[in-house]
Amino acid sequence: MGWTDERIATLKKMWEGGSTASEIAAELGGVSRNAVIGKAHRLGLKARPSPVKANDKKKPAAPAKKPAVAPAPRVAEPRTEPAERSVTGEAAERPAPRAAAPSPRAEAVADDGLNAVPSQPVPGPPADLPKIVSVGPGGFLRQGPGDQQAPIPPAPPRRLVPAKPSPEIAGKTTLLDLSEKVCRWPMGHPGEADFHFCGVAVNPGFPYCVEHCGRAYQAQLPRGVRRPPPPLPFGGPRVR
DNA sequence: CCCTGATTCGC
DNA sequence: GCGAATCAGG
Repeated sequence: MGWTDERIATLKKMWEGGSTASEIAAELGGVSRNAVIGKAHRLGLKARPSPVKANDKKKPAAPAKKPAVAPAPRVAEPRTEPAERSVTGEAAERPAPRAAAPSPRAEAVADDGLNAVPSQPVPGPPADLPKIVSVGPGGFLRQGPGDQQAPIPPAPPRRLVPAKPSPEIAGKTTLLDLSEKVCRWPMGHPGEADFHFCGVAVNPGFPYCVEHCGRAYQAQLPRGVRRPPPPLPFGGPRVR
């Protein structure tokens, strides 16, 4: 991967924008963090808050080396006393280039058209539909254990965009409209464009309106079976 | 350990 | 010119 003008421009922008070398390398792709740093220095744009630059001691001697050259075996060296540790009271005057350290990294990702949420999130095969074992209240489909599919969620979008209400549910009670005051009975099937909720005033103390309470709480007793006192709405008088 | 940038040096 | 290796601080 070579350094095209475009990539160099991205490098410059991100580097001056405060992005780290790793982030720049990831954004560019095909290059390592070291490559980015090396290129940045070669371009002349350096001088950024470095965690290693605070040191200014007299230490220009042999820091980085690895291969080839033998490390100079100092065996028969007439060692003089290691008294070079002159403890100077440095750090007295150090402006400490800890200037403002903004983090505009997240903003470095410019608008590139990839932010729009795709309207086709799941590329599931439309051919073979899952076998429906039963239909639950509101029409949601119960499936057998082996019938589950679409296990892998789509890649998360780079940035979340507020979804615009589709015309199908305009004026309807959506999931976001639910509260303790409106009926939560689902209307239609989840996933459908016009899926919404009942939305009328609830039967006080219940999550559904009176009508849907009648559907949700159906008395189904085996005939002749004596029923304990109904717990609703408040459990009834305490018996002892 | 992880991260960071700086530096060196073989290619 | 390039970048892996290495250093060194947080």
